[in-house]
Amino acid sequence: MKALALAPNLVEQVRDAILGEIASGQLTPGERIIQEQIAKTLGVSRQPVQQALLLLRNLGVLRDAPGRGLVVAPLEPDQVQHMYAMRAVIEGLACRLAAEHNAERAGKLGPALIDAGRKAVASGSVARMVAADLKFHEFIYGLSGNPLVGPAMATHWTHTQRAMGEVLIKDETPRDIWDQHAAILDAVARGDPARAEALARSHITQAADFMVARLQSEVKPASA
Amino acid sequence: MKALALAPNLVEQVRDAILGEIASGQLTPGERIIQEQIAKTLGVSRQPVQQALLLLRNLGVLRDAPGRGLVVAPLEPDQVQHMYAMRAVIEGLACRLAAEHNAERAGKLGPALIDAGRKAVASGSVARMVAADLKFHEFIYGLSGNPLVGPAMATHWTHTQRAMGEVLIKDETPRDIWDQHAAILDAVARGDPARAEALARSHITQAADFMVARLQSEVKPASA
DNA sequence: ATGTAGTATTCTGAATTCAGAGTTCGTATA
DNA sequence: TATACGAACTCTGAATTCAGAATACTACAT
Repeated sequence: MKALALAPNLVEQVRDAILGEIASGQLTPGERIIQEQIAKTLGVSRQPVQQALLLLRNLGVLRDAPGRGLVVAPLEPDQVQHMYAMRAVIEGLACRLAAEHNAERAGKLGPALIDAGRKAVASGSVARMVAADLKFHEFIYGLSGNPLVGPAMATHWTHTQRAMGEVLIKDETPRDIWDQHAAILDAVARGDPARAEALARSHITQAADFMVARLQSEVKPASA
Repeated sequence: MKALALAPNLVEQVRDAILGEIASGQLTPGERIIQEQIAKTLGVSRQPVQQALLLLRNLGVLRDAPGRGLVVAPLEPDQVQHMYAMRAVIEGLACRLAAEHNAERAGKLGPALIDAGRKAVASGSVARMVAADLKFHEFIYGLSGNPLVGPAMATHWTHTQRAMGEVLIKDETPRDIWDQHAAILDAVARGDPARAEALARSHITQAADFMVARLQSEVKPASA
């Protein structure tokens, strides 16, 4: 028997709602966030909204705009670059730990996720691709056995999803990411920590280069 | 001319106050946190206290105790081990980036921090030792040029300070940490990213082993 | 003496209200 | 016509109030 009910408090619901608006592009970078407006839209008071906003600001999704409250943080290439640098090392850690402690489970449960990912790419749906990607990586976080990895990465995934949303919609997906995932999984399943870490790092680094290049080619023409 | 004033909002003050209480041992692990009590003690309303508590819970310093609000999270050796694993890779990243981008500044400003650290150890004051340690590492975070490193590590430093506070008070300091710092600084100043990263990692890993061993030797006898 | 039912208290999450700071728009003057 | 002053409005941070849920205590029955 598992924990029952566990009330989903308003704050988290509001947070996820706003996050969703941003990820889906309803709320664009630079746009002002008015507490009362959000509160009215969601049918709650300003209190939980304010708390959610505080969380989101700490997360870096919202930025202080002195004198005029909060605005949606812009998705600058530099920022994305920095974010991926963090992801690379943490992802490397997760894969190394997974290879050290959970090689067997990786071999047993991993291949299904790879298949699902390849199917998602074939389907052409950006949402499904992002979801499959997230699922694979979260699988690794779980295998790592380090409970701090998941939450730390959740922060970064928020931004990753935004970046992917902006980039992938108007671009074809790189076909080889699931080959890379497969290679990482293989190293983990074979219990080769050093190789798993190295592969994970270069996987993320490559993704970063791809993303940043696309974002720059998007931003430049717009400002020119 | 620089920005003036910049109001220090109540939430942050409350957060830091609680953090201080925990770090200094006024608030012990497992102890219940009552909003109204904190509010009355600090002379503010429950509103900012609640927000600060939300932040602290997300930080992992406080833990949900279903039915009875929040309690101070216990400082379990496993948890500390996981935390140091994260620190090791991020610290490694910071040192690598610092060596790549800011070798010169490291050579110019770093030695003063090493001296200060050695003096702090000589003084025998735990508070000063922790402060000097933090200062050196924050210096590196700044040199890394990645603005995400500092905030990410701030989270972990909260726990590090708690652990150090508990361990160092009744134990002699390992004398060689400032030799390790000096070696790291040297690698950074010479622009050797790979060596800087490797040294940083082993530095943190060693610190982790030391801390965890001490914490375990503390916990075991108490429960026996 | 022990277990159970009922009541009172306590504490949290959420709503509402209050006060202060900043911005914007309108008007008057140079 | 452009600029400076001023008033009204808007928005946020903080305090206070309200409602619901869980716990602890007490009295009663077995």
